Amino acid sequence: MAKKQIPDIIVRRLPLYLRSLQHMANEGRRLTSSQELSERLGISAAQLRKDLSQFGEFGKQGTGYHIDYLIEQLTLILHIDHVWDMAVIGAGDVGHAIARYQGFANRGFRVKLIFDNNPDIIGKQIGELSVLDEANLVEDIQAANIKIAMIAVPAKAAQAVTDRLVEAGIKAILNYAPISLSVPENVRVQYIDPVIHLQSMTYYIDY
Amino acid sequence: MAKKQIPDIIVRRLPLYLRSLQHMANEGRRLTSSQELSERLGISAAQLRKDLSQFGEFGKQGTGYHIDYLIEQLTLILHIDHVWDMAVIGAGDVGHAIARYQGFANRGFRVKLIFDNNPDIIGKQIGELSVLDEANLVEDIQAANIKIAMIAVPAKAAQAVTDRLVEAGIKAILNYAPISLSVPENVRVQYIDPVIHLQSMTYYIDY
DNA sequence: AAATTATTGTGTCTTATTGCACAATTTATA
DNA sequence: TATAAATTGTGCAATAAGACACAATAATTT
Repeated sequence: MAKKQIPDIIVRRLPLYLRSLQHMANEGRRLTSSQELSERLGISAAQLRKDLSQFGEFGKQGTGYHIDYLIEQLTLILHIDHVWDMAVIGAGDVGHAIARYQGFANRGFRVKLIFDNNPDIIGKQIGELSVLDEANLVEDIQAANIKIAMIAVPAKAAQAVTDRLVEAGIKAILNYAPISLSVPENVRVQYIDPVIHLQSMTYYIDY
Repeated sequence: MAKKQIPDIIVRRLPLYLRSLQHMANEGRRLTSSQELSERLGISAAQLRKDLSQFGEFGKQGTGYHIDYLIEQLTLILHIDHVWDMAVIGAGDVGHAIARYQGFANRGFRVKLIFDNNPDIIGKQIGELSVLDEANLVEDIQAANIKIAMIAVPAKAAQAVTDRLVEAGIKAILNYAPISLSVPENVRVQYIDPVIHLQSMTYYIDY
């Protein structure tokens, strides 16, 4: 039973819808409409309805969407109805910050392992975690059955780390190193490089 | 002399081209081709050529592109031929990490001011910076003539901070708070929320 | 000097994405 | 109960983005 092929551009909007719905739920709201949601998100109501309609009929004419129900459905669609354990590679400033980030809790993710290759850092404690030796990366990730990794090593080490993550069976990588990675097509990569975001804004502004 | 209207999707790719070119320059390379660059980036060579052609003719048939020259041109196009000073709002874990991030140097950006509203944190030292009182945000940003800000406050405070940044004349915001912001149309916003990236990948992977 | 190879910039075609507008339905009001 | 207002899901049209393919030119090889 082949799942209908959904454009990635639509998939990437779903987490934004979910996040907004969760804010509404926290405000005690029960119902919303495509119009209200789309205004909060700065997109068109028609696009939001059409995106959701790719996955089913979640609303009711004249009424709108039940917030809790839509949250539940998006959670299922996005496969975040359980907590995903993750590995962080690199325990420098960036890796440290990721490991301590409070924003993963309640949104489907948890940092379970953190690695570094610097003997002075291996064994150090970061919150509840102890920094592991990158030499054992493949075995440790496989033993913990982890499928998601975040890369926080220098750019010049990132591709080598990536290759080992792929070998370990990682299926999704969030890369904080400022470099494009090459992976097999069954592995997904997303990038976080603040400078890239900033440079795409300075185009529009003058000194 | 109206600048030709370039699609934002193209503008957002230019920093990626620049980053790759800078890696090549660091490797001591002098020349490249649309094919080589596009392979590194995982896009098509035709798209890369067409993107660049929106801004001028930078290559030579049979030869390709001079790396240094193309870096110089992209730097001008993206307005990063001087260093932009930035303000960070929020000196918690995330704000701390941003203020200490080593990746801004040499890429056109520098954190100049950092603010918080917690009396226990105001006045504390973070590297070279002293944490300023958020109460003086507008005046301090205007006095320093800063046009770019990064938001690292809790989601529920982010819109209020945004409104004050706009009042202070900020033209570009990089928002680390997990919430969509509303700004006037002459202000640009980009978002960094690792959970959003992760959730758009878990769609494709099974437990 | 001729032939071959490499490579750009771009016109044209194809595919993907977004916006429009409305029938269908539900809820609220008179 | 009848009318008005609200709102969804979606077919169709419009717009945007991407891929193709090639003339033009430069460099390299024979």
